[in-house]
Amino acid sequence: MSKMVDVEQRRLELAAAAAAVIARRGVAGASLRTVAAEAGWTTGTLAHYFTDKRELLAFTLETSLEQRRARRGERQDLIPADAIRASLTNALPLDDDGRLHWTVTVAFASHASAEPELQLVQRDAYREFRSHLVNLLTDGAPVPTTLDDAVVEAERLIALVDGIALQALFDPETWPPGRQVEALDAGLGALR
Amino acid sequence: MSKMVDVEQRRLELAAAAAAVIARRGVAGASLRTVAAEAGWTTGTLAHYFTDKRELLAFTLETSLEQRRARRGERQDLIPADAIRASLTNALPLDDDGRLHWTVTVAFASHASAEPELQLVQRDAYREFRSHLVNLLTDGAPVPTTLDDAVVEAERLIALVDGIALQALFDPETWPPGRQVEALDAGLGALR
DNA sequence: GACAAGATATAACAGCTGTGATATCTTGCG
DNA sequence: CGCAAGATATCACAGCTGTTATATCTTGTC
Repeated sequence: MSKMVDVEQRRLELAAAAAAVIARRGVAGASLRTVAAEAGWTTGTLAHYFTDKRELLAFTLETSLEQRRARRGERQDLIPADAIRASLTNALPLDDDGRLHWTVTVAFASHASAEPELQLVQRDAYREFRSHLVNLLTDGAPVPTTLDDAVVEAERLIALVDGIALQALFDPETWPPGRQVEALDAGLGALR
Repeated sequence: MSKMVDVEQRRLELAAAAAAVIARRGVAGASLRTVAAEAGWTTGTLAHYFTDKRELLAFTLETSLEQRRARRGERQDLIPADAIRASLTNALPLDDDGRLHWTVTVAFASHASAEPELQLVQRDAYREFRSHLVNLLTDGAPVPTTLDDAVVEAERLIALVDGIALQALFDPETWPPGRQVEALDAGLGALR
Protein backbone atom coordinates (compact mmCIF):
# COMPACT_ATOMS: atom_id res chain seq x y z
CA MET A 1 0.00 0.00 0.00
CA SER A 2 1.59 3.17 1.17
CA LYS A 3 3.38 4.80 4.00
CA MET A 4 0.73 4.52 6.70
CA VAL A 5 1.32 7.17 9.35
CA ASP A 6 -0.85 7.64 12.40
CA VAL A 7 -3.03 10.43 11.09
CA GLU A 8 -4.47 11.50 14.43
CA GLN A 9 -1.07 11.66 16.08
CA ARG A 10 0.31 13.76 13.25
CA ARG A 11 -2.61 16.13 13.64
CA LEU A 12 -1.81 16.43 17.34
CA GLU A 13 1.82 17.06 16.51
CA LEU A 14 0.87 19.85 14.13
CA ALA A 15 -1.57 21.31 16.66
CA ALA A 16 1.21 21.35 19.25
CA ALA A 17 3.41 23.26 16.81
CA ALA A 18 0.59 25.71 16.20
CA ALA A 19 0.14 26.20 19.94
CA ALA A 20 3.85 26.85 20.36
CA VAL A 21 3.86 29.46 17.62
CA ILE A 22 0.74 31.10 19.02
CA ALA A 23 2.26 31.27 22.48
CA ARG A 24 5.40 32.87 21.10
CA ARG A 25 4.04 35.25 18.47
CA GLY A 26 0.29 35.40 18.95
CA VAL A 27 -2.40 34.10 16.64
CA ALA A 28 -1.48 36.75 14.12
CA GLY A 29 1.99 35.23 13.89
CA ALA A 30 0.64 31.76 13.27
CA SER A 31 0.61 31.47 9.49
CA LEU A 32 0.58 28.14 7.74
CA ARG A 33 4.22 28.62 6.85
CA THR A 34 5.39 29.43 10.39
CA VAL A 35 3.41 26.55 11.87
CA ALA A 36 4.76 24.16 9.26
CA ALA A 37 8.30 25.36 9.88
CA GLU A 38 7.85 24.95 13.64
CA ALA A 39 6.74 21.37 13.09
CA GLY A 40 9.54 20.72 10.62
CA TRP A 41 7.32 20.29 7.56
CA THR A 42 6.06 22.40 4.72
CA THR A 43 2.68 23.91 3.98
CA GLY A 44 1.89 21.06 1.65
CA THR A 45 1.92 18.67 4.60
CA LEU A 46 -0.37 20.94 6.57
CA ALA A 47 -2.81 20.99 3.69
CA HIS A 48 -2.75 17.23 3.72
CA TYR A 49 -3.96 16.96 7.31
CA PHE A 50 -6.22 20.00 7.56
CA THR A 51 -8.54 21.18 4.84
CA ASP A 52 -8.46 24.73 6.12
CA LYS A 53 -6.60 27.12 8.30
CA ARG A 54 -9.83 27.42 10.27
CA GLU A 55 -9.81 23.72 10.88
CA LEU A 56 -6.20 23.81 12.05
CA LEU A 57 -6.93 26.58 14.52
CA ALA A 58 -10.13 25.00 15.80
CA PHE A 59 -8.34 21.70 16.28
CA THR A 60 -5.50 23.47 18.07
CA LEU A 61 -7.89 25.10 20.51
CA GLU A 62 -9.81 21.89 21.09
CA THR A 63 -6.61 20.00 21.72
CA SER A 64 -5.32 22.58 24.16
CA LEU A 65 -8.58 22.57 26.11
CA GLU A 66 -8.76 18.79 26.03
CA GLN A 67 -5.23 18.47 27.37
CA ARG A 68 -5.94 20.82 30.22
CA ARG A 69 -9.08 18.86 30.98
CA ALA A 70 -7.13 15.59 30.93
CA ARG A 71 -4.53 17.02 33.26
CA ARG A 72 -7.27 17.64 35.78
CA GLY A 73 -6.91 13.97 36.67
CA GLU A 74 -9.78 12.77 38.81
CA ARG A 75 -8.37 12.23 42.26
CA GLN A 76 -10.81 9.83 43.86
CA ASP A 77 -8.74 9.71 47.02
CA LEU A 78 -9.38 13.32 47.97
CA ILE A 79 -12.27 14.63 50.02
CA PRO A 80 -14.42 16.94 47.93
CA ALA A 81 -13.05 20.16 49.44
CA ASP A 82 -9.51 19.12 48.53
CA ALA A 83 -10.62 17.91 45.14
CA ILE A 84 -12.09 21.33 44.42
CA ARG A 85 -8.90 23.07 45.48
CA ALA A 86 -6.87 20.64 43.37
CA SER A 87 -9.02 21.22 40.31
CA LEU A 88 -8.76 24.97 40.61
CA THR A 89 -5.04 24.98 41.35
CA ASN A 90 -4.50 22.82 38.33
CA ALA A 91 -6.28 25.36 36.16
CA LEU A 92 -3.84 28.14 37.07
CA PRO A 93 -0.83 28.95 34.84
CA LEU A 94 1.68 27.72 37.39
CA ASP A 95 4.15 26.02 35.05
CA ASP A 96 5.22 26.29 31.42
CA ASP A 97 2.53 23.91 30.34
CA GLY A 98 -0.17 25.88 32.13
CA ARG A 99 1.11 29.15 30.72
CA LEU A 100 1.06 27.71 27.22
CA HIS A 101 -2.56 26.63 27.59
CA TRP A 102 -3.58 30.00 28.98
CA THR A 103 -1.76 31.96 26.33
CA VAL A 104 -3.49 29.92 23.67
CA THR A 105 -6.86 30.28 25.36
CA VAL A 106 -6.58 34.04 25.63
CA ALA A 107 -5.21 34.31 22.13
CA PHE A 108 -8.29 32.53 20.84
CA ALA A 109 -10.63 34.51 23.06
CA SER A 110 -10.57 37.49 20.74
CA HIS A 111 -10.80 35.39 17.61
CA ALA A 112 -13.77 33.57 19.06
CA SER A 113 -15.93 36.65 18.92
CA ALA A 114 -15.49 36.69 15.16
CA GLU A 115 -15.70 32.91 14.60
CA PRO A 116 -18.79 31.15 15.93
CA GLU A 117 -17.21 27.71 15.74
CA LEU A 118 -14.44 28.70 18.13
CA GLN A 119 -16.87 30.41 20.45
CA LEU A 120 -18.82 27.18 20.83
CA VAL A 121 -15.68 25.25 21.67
CA GLN A 122 -14.72 27.72 24.39
CA ARG A 123 -18.23 27.92 25.75
CA ASP A 124 -18.63 24.17 26.04
CA ALA A 125 -15.31 23.83 27.81
CA TYR A 126 -16.51 26.37 30.35
CA ARG A 127 -19.80 24.60 30.87
CA GLU A 128 -18.09 21.27 31.30
CA PHE A 129 -15.74 22.67 33.92
CA ARG A 130 -18.63 24.29 35.69
CA SER A 131 -20.65 21.11 35.96
CA HIS A 132 -17.56 19.30 37.19
CA LEU A 133 -17.28 21.83 40.02
CA VAL A 134 -21.00 21.71 40.73
CA ASN A 135 -20.74 17.97 41.25
CA LEU A 136 -17.88 18.36 43.68
CA LEU A 137 -19.71 21.13 45.51
CA THR A 138 -22.94 19.22 46.01
CA ASP A 139 -21.07 16.05 46.96
CA GLY A 140 -18.99 17.72 49.61
CA ALA A 141 -21.46 20.19 51.05
CA PRO A 142 -21.62 19.95 54.85
CA VAL A 143 -25.22 21.19 54.65
CA PRO A 144 -27.58 20.17 51.84
CA THR A 145 -27.25 22.77 49.10
CA THR A 146 -29.61 23.79 46.34
CA LEU A 147 -28.41 23.31 42.79
CA ASP A 148 -28.70 27.02 42.14
CA ASP A 149 -26.40 27.85 45.01
CA ALA A 150 -23.85 25.34 43.80
CA VAL A 151 -23.96 26.80 40.31
CA VAL A 152 -23.43 30.34 41.61
CA GLU A 153 -20.55 29.17 43.76
CA ALA A 154 -18.96 27.27 40.89
CA GLU A 155 -19.16 30.33 38.68
CA ARG A 156 -17.57 32.41 41.40
CA LEU A 157 -14.69 29.99 41.66
CA ILE A 158 -14.16 29.82 37.91
CA ALA A 159 -14.22 33.59 37.73
CA LEU A 160 -11.64 33.73 40.49
CA VAL A 161 -9.29 31.35 38.73
CA ASP A 162 -9.71 33.06 35.37
CA GLY A 163 -9.09 36.44 36.88
CA ILE A 164 -5.94 35.32 38.63
CA ALA A 165 -4.72 33.69 35.44
CA LEU A 166 -5.39 36.82 33.40
CA GLN A 167 -3.51 39.04 35.82
CA ALA A 168 -0.67 36.54 35.91
CA LEU A 169 -0.41 36.68 32.13
CA PHE A 170 -0.31 40.47 32.07
CA ASP A 171 2.08 40.87 34.96
CA PRO A 172 4.08 37.66 35.41
CA GLU A 173 6.74 39.24 37.62
CA THR A 174 4.36 40.05 40.43
CA TRP A 175 2.44 36.81 40.00
CA PRO A 176 4.78 33.90 40.66
CA PRO A 177 3.09 30.52 41.25
CA GLY A 178 3.09 30.92 45.02
CA ARG A 179 1.27 34.21 44.80
CA GLN A 180 -1.38 32.74 42.53
CA VAL A 181 -2.09 29.94 44.97
CA GLU A 182 -2.23 32.43 47.84
CA ALA A 183 -4.78 34.48 45.96
CA LEU A 184 -6.80 31.35 45.19
CA ASP A 185 -6.82 30.32 48.84
CA ALA A 186 -7.84 33.80 49.87
CA GLY A 187 -10.80 33.48 47.55
CA LEU A 188 -11.77 29.97 48.49
CA GLY A 189 -13.16 31.28 51.76
CA ALA A 190 -15.08 28.73 53.75
CA LEU A 191 -14.03 26.01 51.30
CA ARG A 192 -10.41 26.27 52.27
CA MET B 1 -1.47 78.95 7.35
CA SER B 2 -3.25 75.71 6.77
CA LYS B 3 -6.25 73.70 7.72
CA MET B 4 -5.70 73.38 11.47
CA VAL B 5 -7.54 70.32 12.76
CA ASP B 6 -7.49 69.22 16.36
CA VAL B 7 -4.81 66.58 16.08
CA GLU B 8 -5.51 64.89 19.40
CA GLN B 9 -9.20 64.63 18.72
CA ARG B 10 -8.57 63.14 15.29
CA ARG B 11 -6.30 60.59 16.86
CA LEU B 12 -9.06 59.69 19.29
CA GLU B 13 -11.49 59.41 16.40
CA LEU B 14 -9.17 57.02 14.58
CA ALA B 15 -8.59 55.01 17.74
CA ALA B 16 -12.34 54.67 18.17
CA ALA B 17 -12.60 53.36 14.62
CA ALA B 18 -9.81 50.89 15.34
CA ALA B 19 -11.60 49.73 18.49
CA ALA B 20 -14.81 49.23 16.55
CA VAL B 21 -13.08 47.14 13.90
CA ILE B 22 -11.26 45.11 16.54
CA ALA B 23 -14.49 44.42 18.37
CA ARG B 24 -16.14 43.28 15.16
CA ARG B 25 -13.36 41.34 13.45
CA GLY B 26 -10.60 40.89 16.00
CA VAL B 27 -7.14 42.43 15.97
CA ALA B 28 -6.28 40.32 12.95
CA GLY B 29 -9.06 42.03 11.02
CA ALA B 30 -7.80 45.47 11.91
CA SER B 31 -5.61 46.43 8.97
CA LEU B 32 -4.76 50.00 8.20
CA ARG B 33 -7.18 49.89 5.29
CA THR B 34 -10.13 48.55 7.27
CA VAL B 35 -9.55 51.01 10.11
CA ALA B 36 -9.26 53.89 7.69
CA ALA B 37 -12.44 52.80 5.92
CA GLU B 38 -14.27 52.51 9.25
CA ALA B 39 -13.26 56.06 10.09
CA GLY B 40 -14.13 57.29 6.61
CA TRP B 41 -10.59 58.10 5.56
CA THR B 42 -7.78 56.47 3.66
CA THR B 43 -4.51 54.94 4.75
CA GLY B 44 -2.69 58.13 3.87
CA THR B 45 -4.58 59.94 6.61
CA LEU B 46 -3.72 57.24 9.10
CA ALA B 47 -0.06 57.57 8.23
CA HIS B 48 -0.35 61.27 8.87
CA TYR B 49 -1.46 60.81 12.48
CA PHE B 50 0.42 57.66 13.44
CA THR B 51 3.93 56.85 12.42
CA ASP B 52 3.34 53.13 12.75
CA LYS B 53 0.69 50.51 13.02
CA ARG B 54 2.19 49.69 16.38
CA GLU B 55 1.61 53.24 17.52
CA LEU B 56 -1.99 53.12 16.34
CA LEU B 57 -2.67 49.92 18.25
CA ALA B 58 -0.91 51.08 21.39
CA PHE B 59 -2.85 54.33 21.32
CA THR B 60 -6.08 52.44 20.76
CA LEU B 61 -5.48 50.27 23.80
CA GLU B 62 -4.43 53.22 25.96
CA THR B 63 -7.52 55.16 24.93
CA SER B 64 -9.83 52.25 25.65
CA LEU B 65 -8.33 51.75 29.10
CA GLU B 66 -8.33 55.45 29.82
CA GLN B 67 -11.99 55.75 28.90
CA ARG B 68 -12.96 52.92 31.17
CA ARG B 69 -10.96 54.52 33.93
CA ALA B 70 -12.67 57.84 33.34
CA ARG B 71 -16.07 56.20 33.43
CA ARG B 72 -15.27 54.99 36.91
CA GLY B 73 -16.30 58.45 38.06
CA GLU B 74 -15.32 59.10 41.63
CA ARG B 75 -18.50 59.08 43.66
CA GLN B 76 -17.57 61.02 46.77
CA ASP B 77 -21.10 60.70 48.10
CA LEU B 78 -20.92 56.95 48.57
CA ILE B 79 -19.71 55.14 51.64
CA PRO B 80 -16.60 53.10 50.82
CA ALA B 81 -18.40 49.75 50.65
CA ASP B 82 -20.81 51.14 48.07
CA ALA B 83 -18.00 52.87 46.23
CA ILE B 84 -16.20 49.55 45.90
CA ARG B 85 -19.28 47.85 44.59
CA ALA B 86 -19.86 50.71 42.17
CA SER B 87 -16.29 50.57 40.88
CA LEU B 88 -16.47 46.84 40.30
CA THR B 89 -19.91 46.91 38.74
CA ASN B 90 -18.72 49.61 36.41
CA ALA B 91 -15.88 47.39 35.26
CA LEU B 92 -18.23 44.64 34.07
CA PRO B 93 -19.33 44.39 30.42
CA LEU B 94 -22.91 45.31 31.20
CA ASP B 95 -23.65 47.53 28.19
CA ASP B 96 -22.39 47.97 24.64
CA ASP B 97 -19.70 50.33 25.76
CA GLY B 98 -18.46 47.93 28.40
CA ARG B 99 -18.50 45.02 25.97
CA LEU B 100 -16.49 47.04 23.46
CA HIS B 101 -13.84 47.82 26.04
CA TRP B 102 -13.64 44.21 27.15
CA THR B 103 -13.45 42.85 23.64
CA VAL B 104 -10.61 45.22 22.89
CA THR B 105 -8.85 44.38 26.13
CA VAL B 106 -9.03 40.65 25.52
CA ALA B 107 -8.06 41.07 21.90
CA PHE B 108 -4.94 42.89 22.99
CA ALA B 109 -4.20 40.42 25.74
CA SER B 110 -2.72 37.90 23.35
CA HIS B 111 -0.85 40.51 21.34
CA ALA B 112 0.62 41.92 24.53
CA SER B 113 2.62 38.77 25.13
CA ALA B 114 4.45 39.41 21.87
CA GLU B 115 4.75 43.20 22.22
CA PRO B 116 6.40 44.53 25.39
CA GLU B 117 5.02 48.03 24.94
CA LEU B 118 1.44 46.80 25.04
CA GLN B 119 2.17 44.58 28.00
CA LEU B 120 3.35 47.59 30.01
CA VAL B 121 0.20 49.51 29.19
CA GLN B 122 -2.01 46.66 30.37
CA ARG B 123 0.06 46.03 33.46
CA ASP B 124 0.01 49.65 34.57
CA ALA B 125 -3.74 49.86 34.11
CA TYR B 126 -4.11 46.85 36.38
CA ARG B 127 -1.84 48.31 39.02
CA GLU B 128 -3.67 51.59 38.96
CA PHE B 129 -7.03 49.90 39.44
CA ARG B 130 -5.62 47.83 42.24
CA SER B 131 -4.31 50.81 44.19
CA HIS B 132 -7.65 52.52 43.69
CA LEU B 133 -9.37 49.55 45.32
CA VAL B 134 -6.78 49.33 48.08
CA ASN B 135 -7.51 52.93 49.00
CA LEU B 136 -11.23 52.27 49.19
CA LEU B 137 -10.65 49.12 51.22
CA THR B 138 -8.42 50.74 53.83
CA ASP B 139 -10.69 53.78 54.07
CA GLY B 140 -13.80 51.79 54.65
CA ALA B 141 -12.54 48.95 56.76
CA PRO B 142 -14.63 48.51 59.91
CA VAL B 143 -11.56 47.10 61.63
CA PRO B 144 -8.05 48.49 60.97
CA THR B 145 -6.54 46.42 58.16
CA THR B 146 -2.96 45.81 57.15
CA LEU B 147 -1.90 46.98 53.74
CA ASP B 148 -1.05 43.44 52.72
CA ASP B 149 -4.53 42.22 53.53
CA ALA B 150 -6.04 45.05 51.53
CA VAL B 151 -3.84 44.22 48.54
CA VAL B 152 -4.81 40.56 48.64
CA GLU B 153 -8.46 41.48 48.90
CA ALA B 154 -8.19 43.96 46.02
CA GLU B 155 -6.58 41.33 43.84
CA ARG B 156 -9.31 38.88 44.72
CA LEU B 157 -11.96 41.38 43.69
CA ILE B 158 -10.22 42.24 40.41
CA ALA B 159 -9.85 38.56 39.64
CA LEU B 160 -13.53 38.07 40.32
CA VAL B 161 -14.57 40.87 37.98
CA ASP B 162 -12.18 39.76 35.25
CA GLY B 163 -13.36 36.20 35.47
CA ILE B 164 -17.01 37.18 35.25
CA ALA B 165 -16.24 39.42 32.30
CA LEU B 166 -14.35 36.67 30.51
CA GLN B 167 -17.15 34.16 30.96
CA ALA B 168 -19.64 36.76 29.83
CA LEU B 169 -17.65 37.31 26.65
CA PHE B 170 -17.49 33.61 25.88
CA ASP B 171 -21.08 32.83 26.72
CA PRO B 172 -23.15 36.02 26.47
CA GLU B 173 -26.48 34.24 26.41
CA THR B 174 -26.15 32.81 29.89
CA TRP B 175 -24.51 35.96 31.23
CA PRO B 176 -26.97 38.84 30.91
CA PRO B 177 -26.14 41.95 32.95
CA GLY B 178 -28.30 40.90 35.89
CA ARG B 179 -26.50 37.58 36.20
CA GLN B 180 -23.12 39.29 36.17
CA VAL B 181 -24.12 41.57 39.02
CA GLU B 182 -25.52 38.62 40.95
CA ALA B 183 -22.23 36.79 40.57
CA LEU B 184 -20.34 39.86 41.67
CA ASP B 185 -22.50 40.23 44.77
CA ALA B 186 -22.06 36.56 45.58
CA GLY B 187 -18.33 37.13 45.50
CA LEU B 188 -18.32 40.37 47.43
CA GLY B 189 -19.04 38.42 50.61
CA ALA B 190 -18.78 40.47 53.75
CA LEU B 191 -18.33 43.62 51.68
CA ARG B 192 -21.82 43.43 50.29
C1' DG C 1 -6.38 86.82 -4.58
C1' DA C 2 -1.73 84.53 -3.83
C1' DC C 3 0.85 81.77 -1.22
C1' DA C 4 2.15 78.28 1.94
C1' DA C 5 1.41 74.64 4.98
C1' DG C 6 -0.92 71.20 6.56
C1' DA C 7 -4.69 67.63 5.45
C1' DT C 8 -6.05 64.14 2.57
C1' DA C 9 -5.79 60.95 -1.46
C1' DT C 10 -3.53 58.05 -4.78
C1' DA C 11 -0.51 54.83 -6.14
C1' DA C 12 3.32 51.84 -6.08
C1' DC C 13 6.52 48.72 -3.62
C1' DA C 14 8.06 44.31 -1.82
C1' DG C 15 6.66 40.88 1.22
C1' DC C 16 3.59 37.82 3.20
C1' DT C 17 -0.84 35.28 3.21
C1' DG C 18 -4.04 30.99 2.15
C1' DT C 19 -5.01 27.99 -1.34
C1' DG C 20 -4.63 24.72 -4.89
C1' DA C 21 -2.32 22.20 -8.68
C1' DT C 22 1.33 19.37 -9.54
C1' DA C 23 5.38 17.01 -8.87
C1' DT C 24 8.54 13.88 -6.34
C1' DC C 25 9.48 10.74 -2.85
C1' DT C 26 8.58 6.76 0.35
C1' DT C 27 6.79 2.56 1.58
C1' DG C 28 3.96 -1.52 1.83
C1' DC C 29 1.72 -5.17 -0.87
C1' DG C 30 1.34 -8.63 -4.52
C1' DC D 1 10.74 -6.35 -8.53
C1' DG D 2 6.92 -3.34 -9.89
C1' DC D 3 3.13 -0.90 -8.86
C1' DA D 4 0.04 1.94 -6.44
C1' DA D 5 -1.25 4.90 -2.82
C1' DG D 6 -0.41 7.85 0.38
C1' DA D 7 3.08 11.29 2.30
C1' DT D 8 5.68 15.16 1.43
C1' DA D 9 7.65 18.97 -1.35
C1' DT D 10 7.56 22.51 -4.81
C1' DC D 11 5.63 26.07 -7.10
C1' DA D 12 2.48 29.52 -8.84
C1' DC D 13 -1.49 32.38 -8.11
C1' DA D 14 -4.28 36.30 -6.68
C1' DG D 15 -5.13 39.02 -2.81
C1' DC D 16 -3.99 41.46 1.12
C1' DT D 17 -0.54 43.69 4.19
C1' DG D 18 2.39 47.93 6.02
C1' DT D 19 5.07 51.45 4.38
C1' DT D 20 6.51 55.24 1.67
C1' DA D 21 6.70 58.67 -2.03
C1' DT D 22 4.12 61.74 -4.36
C1' DA D 23 0.27 64.17 -5.79
C1' DT D 24 -3.96 66.94 -5.02
C1' DC D 25 -6.98 69.43 -2.21
C1' DT D 26 -8.32 72.73 1.55
C1' DT D 27 -7.89 76.59 4.30
C1' DG D 28 -5.89 80.25 7.06
C1' DT D 29 -2.83 84.35 6.66
C1' DC D 30 -0.92 88.19 4.43
